Amino acid sequence: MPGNNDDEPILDRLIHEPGRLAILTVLSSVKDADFVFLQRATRLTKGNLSSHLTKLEEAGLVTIEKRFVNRKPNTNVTLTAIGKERIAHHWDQLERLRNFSEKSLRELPELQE
Amino acid sequence: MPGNNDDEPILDRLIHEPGRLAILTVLSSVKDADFVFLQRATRLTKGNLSSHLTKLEEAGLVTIEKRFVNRKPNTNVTLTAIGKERIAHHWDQLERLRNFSEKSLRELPELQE
DNA sequence: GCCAACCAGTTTGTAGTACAAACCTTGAAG
DNA sequence: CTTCAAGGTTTGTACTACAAACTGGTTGGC
Repeated sequence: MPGNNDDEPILDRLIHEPGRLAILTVLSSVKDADFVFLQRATRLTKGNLSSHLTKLEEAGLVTIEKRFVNRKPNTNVTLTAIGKERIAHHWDQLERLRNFSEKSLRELPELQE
Repeated sequence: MPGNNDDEPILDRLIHEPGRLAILTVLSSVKDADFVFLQRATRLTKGNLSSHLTKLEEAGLVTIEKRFVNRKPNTNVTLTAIGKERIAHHWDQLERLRNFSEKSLRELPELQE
């Protein structure tokens, strides 16, 4: 995409996937969130939420703490510093794409035919 | 996601996929575009551009006209009315997701724990 | 004429992955 | 002690995006 200088793909699939984009975006507006809250907010099934969270943790975008509250399991999730940066960057990239107007197209010599 | 009333998924994968999101967004800022132009604008490989275009056509989001210009094949792509509506709607949905703030979270009774 | 190199795409094979469904574990209720 | 529910995790499969191989017309060299 014009406006980006390098060859790295513009939209990171890890973050772009709808479920994970929802999780990360919700997380970026709260200090932390537990599993049940995230499930309600994102409308994901337990299974999918669980596996998305695992992927996000493996990628270092969230930290997951499992504890017991009222003798019930409670999974608490927070964004890492990297996670905050990456989700913010992703929204920036999306905005760039969206602003890809006819004007900017004309300005790019490599697009001329 | 709160803010949406029904059970249909918020982000349509057909449109959300990075390559197709790029194609549709570029198309929505020009009257029409040919294959080579789209390839430069989206930085997709020929093969991937070709298969994404086929999918978009099958879904009724674009129309594809193949002709010869200067004795060379030329594939011209335009958004259909449905395509225009769907890509606009998708960007709306993304904006909704992004604006999913702590404030709006608090306002939603079904999220209270 | 003939062969090589292009250009403009299409088709195909495979590796990765998102989802639903089945499963697990603990706690409480009857 | 059996059942139900809450809060998750694991598993099997069906889909799909990508790269690589292929196709067909065109032009240029010799």
